[in-house]
Amino acid sequence: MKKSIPPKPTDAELAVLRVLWNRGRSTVREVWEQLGATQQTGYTTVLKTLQIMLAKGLVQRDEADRSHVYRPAIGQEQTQRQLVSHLLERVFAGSARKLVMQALSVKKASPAELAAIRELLDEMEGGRR
Amino acid sequence: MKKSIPPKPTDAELAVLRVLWNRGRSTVREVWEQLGATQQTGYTTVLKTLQIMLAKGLVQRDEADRSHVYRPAIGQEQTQRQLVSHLLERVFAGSARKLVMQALSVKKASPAELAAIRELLDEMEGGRR
DNA sequence: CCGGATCTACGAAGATCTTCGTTGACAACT
DNA sequence: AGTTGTCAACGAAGATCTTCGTAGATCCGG
Repeated sequence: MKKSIPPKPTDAELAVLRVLWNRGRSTVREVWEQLGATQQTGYTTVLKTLQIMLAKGLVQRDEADRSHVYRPAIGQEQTQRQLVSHLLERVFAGSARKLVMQALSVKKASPAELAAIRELLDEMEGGRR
Repeated sequence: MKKSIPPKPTDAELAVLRVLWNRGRSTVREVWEQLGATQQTGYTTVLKTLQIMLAKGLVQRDEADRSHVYRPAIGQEQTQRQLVSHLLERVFAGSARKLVMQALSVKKASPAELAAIRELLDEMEGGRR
C-alpha cells in the first residue's frame, strides 16, 4: 500500500537524480549549475524535467520559498536495483553470472573491490541456502 | 576501419535481437512467431522494426529469396558490454563493485555460478599486472 | 489466366522525451 | 512607484519509438 512502483527514469532524469542524491535537497538553479558542469542544457530545460519528474513521483518538492526545493522521492539503491533487474532480464536472460562477468571485464576493479566482492560471495555461499 | 559504433538498441529492438541471437538467420515471420510467444505484436510491427534496425545497421539481410532473411549485425556479448557500460557510468558512477553487488542481490546465483565468478576473480587478481 | 495467400514497402498516428522561448508573478533595489 | 532580475508555469517544436493499416508485388493452386 505504499509501493506505487515509480516509473523507470529516463537518461535525462537520471542525470538530475544523480545530482539530488549527491547534494540532497536542491533548487532548480543548483541542479542546473551542477549539471552544467557536465552537460550544456538550458535552465528551463532542467526546470521542465524536474516538473515532469514531480508529476511522475520521482521527486518531491517544498514550495515554502519562492525557489522551490526538490528532493529525490526514490532511493539510489532502489533505482539501481530496478535498472539492474531490467538489464538482467532483457539482455542477460536472467543470468547474473554473465552480467557480473561482463561488468568486471568492462571495468577492472581494484584489489580492494575484488576483495569486497569475494566477501559477498562467501556470505552467499557460506550463508548456505 | 569498420567500427561505425552501432547505436544503442531500444527495448523492442533488443527483443528482436534476442530472437536472432538464439535462432540465427531468420525471416520476419519466424521472428514474429518466436516473439508472439512472449509478446502480442502484429506482423507488420516486427517487419517495420527490422527495417529500422537494418537502416541503423543493427541487422543485415539477405534479399535473395522473396522472404528476406535477417541476421544480427552486432554480437550478443558486444551489445551486453555496451549496455553494461552505459549502466555502469550513468547509474553506478563507474563502480563495478556496486553493480556486481546489486546484480547478485537482485538475483541469487547458483553455487556453480558463484564458483565461476570466483574463478574469474582469481584470474583477475592472480593474473596481476 | 485468375484468385487467394504471403511478403515487402510506405506512411501515418499516437506516445514519450528533450529542449527551449515566452509569459506572468514576485521581490529587491533605487 | 518604477525598473530590473529571478523564478515557476505553460506550451510548443522536434526527435525518436512503437504500432499498425493499406497498397503493391509476387507466388501458387486450379
